[in-house]
Amino acid sequence: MQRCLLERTVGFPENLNWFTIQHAKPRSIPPSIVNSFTCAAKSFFATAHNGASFSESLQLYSSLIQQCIGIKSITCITKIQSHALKRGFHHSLGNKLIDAYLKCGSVVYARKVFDEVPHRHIVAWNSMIASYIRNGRSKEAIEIYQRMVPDGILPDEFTFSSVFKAFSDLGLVHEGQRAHGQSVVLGVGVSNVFVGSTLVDMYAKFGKMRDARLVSDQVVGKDVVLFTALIVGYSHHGEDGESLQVFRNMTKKGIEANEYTLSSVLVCCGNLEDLTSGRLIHGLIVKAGLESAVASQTSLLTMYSRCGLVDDSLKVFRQFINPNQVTWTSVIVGLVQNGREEIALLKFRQMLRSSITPNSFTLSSILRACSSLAMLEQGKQIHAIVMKFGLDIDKYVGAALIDFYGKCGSTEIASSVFNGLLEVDVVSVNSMIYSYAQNGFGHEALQLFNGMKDTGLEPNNVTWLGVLSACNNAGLLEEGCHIFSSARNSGNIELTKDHYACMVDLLGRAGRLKEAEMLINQVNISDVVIWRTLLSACRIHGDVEMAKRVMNRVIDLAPEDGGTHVLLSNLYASTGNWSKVIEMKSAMREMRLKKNPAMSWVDVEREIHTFMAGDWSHPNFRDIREKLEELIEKVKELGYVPDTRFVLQDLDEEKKIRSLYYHSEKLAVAFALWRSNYKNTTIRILKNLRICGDCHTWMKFVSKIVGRDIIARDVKRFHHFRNGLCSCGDYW
DNA sequence: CTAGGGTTAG
Repeated sequence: MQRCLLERTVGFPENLNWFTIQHAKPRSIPPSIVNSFTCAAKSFFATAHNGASFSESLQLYSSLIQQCIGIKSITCITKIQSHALKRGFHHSLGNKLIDAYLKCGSVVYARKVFDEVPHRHIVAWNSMIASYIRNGRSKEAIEIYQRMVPDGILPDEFTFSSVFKAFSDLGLVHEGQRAHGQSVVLGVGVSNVFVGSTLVDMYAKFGKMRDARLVSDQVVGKDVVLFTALIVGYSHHGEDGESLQVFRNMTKKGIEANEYTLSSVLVCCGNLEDLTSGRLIHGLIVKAGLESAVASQTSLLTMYSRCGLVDDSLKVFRQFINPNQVTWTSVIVGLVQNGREEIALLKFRQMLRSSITPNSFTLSSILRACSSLAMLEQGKQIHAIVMKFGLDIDKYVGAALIDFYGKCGSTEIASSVFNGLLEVDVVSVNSMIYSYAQNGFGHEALQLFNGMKDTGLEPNNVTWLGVLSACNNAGLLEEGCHIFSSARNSGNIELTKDHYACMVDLLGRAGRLKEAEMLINQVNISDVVIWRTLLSACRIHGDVEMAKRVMNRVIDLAPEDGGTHVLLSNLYASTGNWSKVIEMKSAMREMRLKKNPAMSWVDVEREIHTFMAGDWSHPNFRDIREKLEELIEKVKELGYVPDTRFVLQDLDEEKKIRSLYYHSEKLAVAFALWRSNYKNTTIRILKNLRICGDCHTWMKFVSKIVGRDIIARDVKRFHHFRNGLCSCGDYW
């Protein structure tokens, strides 16, 4: 009725009827319309106000404010507010104004009114609290809540059903528990499902699943929301099996799952890699007609990729009509986790093309794809995108960047990323320590590690492993032993087999084989990796006696493993015991074991080229061979002598030298030099095994004669060759 | 007139 009155009285412009205004989007109202609305309101009041009683005027104001909510205009409310203020109606309209401002999205204006007017209704209190929480300002929400009782207002079930969320958002365990106590005292127990489910959610977020369960058990008339909160709680704390149990319970009670529930349950299936349950939920989604619901689709996609079914997850992805940021990110993450980096990069480009902005999840995952392939150029481009979105200060993206540059051998860039981080946590420090470790910067890693104490960060077992392997890669025996014993004495860290393997490697390569063996026996860990580490140390120091002893342990633990036999056969080969080598080889053939072929990759102009020893299948093999011969002649002039100790076959000397020349890493370097002859770029190669000793010497010479840097990442670490020297100082 | 749960990462 009021609406008609307003329209008739002031005469809206013809093409601007009430309907169009009411359905306009909040921010799309042009100022001209707002002005005309205000003018209309003014003249409306000029006429309608005359002779109206107090309550009639109040009603008129209220109806006008109501209409402001309709057009979502804060400006209009402000004008009406000042109009009302002049006539002394302000205080009586307080609650109405607060409501209107909040509905138009302005907590700030609402708060102003809230602070100014007396006699605030409980609804105003509750609305303020809820709005603050919705806007991520939980601190203010709690402040308001704490002012209620002193102001003579008793919190009710509406208050508690929002305020618990504020405590969980801020992680205020103690205060949250106190609020729970207060709700009990006030008789606002968990008889209300709304209160019950926020409370369950709060305890779940605090990791207090026992309390969450206790609260849940007290709620009468449990509904789907409460169950979902419980399911998510268990899942977040690694109890996905319990989550599924709760889900079954809920279904048994005849409570129907909705999109929220189903997507959470799918996450549980993914975590458990429980494909059977996952498929069952997929069926339920179809049955419930929720196939187009974005969240359940996204978790469906993730569930399949966690179960290793990349193709199924891609199939789900293709069914999206308008994939959003999270959807794109999920599919990319799934691909990276399943080792399908190339497709992940393809999808990432598609995502950018369809104008979806990547977020920190997307970028950190895509960076991991780049680092696993050591694609420096690609990764640098991603870094540029990261900068564009200002995400280089994000700790997740930062850790991925540090990891990436570390794996590409660019420790300096990694450390500059590290220094630019907004917030440093254990993971980012760990990434940096690993970058140093991989590149042989043992002292830098130690320095960073020692500095952790000042920043109050507690090293975890990843940190200890990182700093140990830094010592290992840099040959810092004393420091490594010191770190190892402080790790053991720190008390709250449980050392894993990886820590022991690292220590055994350090001792073993330093020639302290007996100590290494004692350490293994002392901790009594039966793990193949550790024994095999010792075995390879035996190989380096030519201790055949110990090798035999160790070999038996290794075979006991992993009789089917080919790597062991390869190691022993290599040991015999290096001591020149060819009859033993032949014996081993036939034994291996019988067991159908194949030596993992040595391969190298080189990234030239953003294309990856693969090389295998003695393999001439590359289309440019003539050029490569020519370049290789040329390089060999030149390095020989500088004093390079082929070291045939690294040939593990019984060939005559001439053939041994030939086979050395055609090692995959040499082919890769020769190719890169041929392709980028007159450039001054760094050559980056990647090898799947440890770099061979002869190739190591050869590359030092090559870096000198061509005046270029060569960075080789092998399975263990990095080697930076520059001007005839290597960063590892010939220790690796 | 006001209120609760979900999807992507190291």
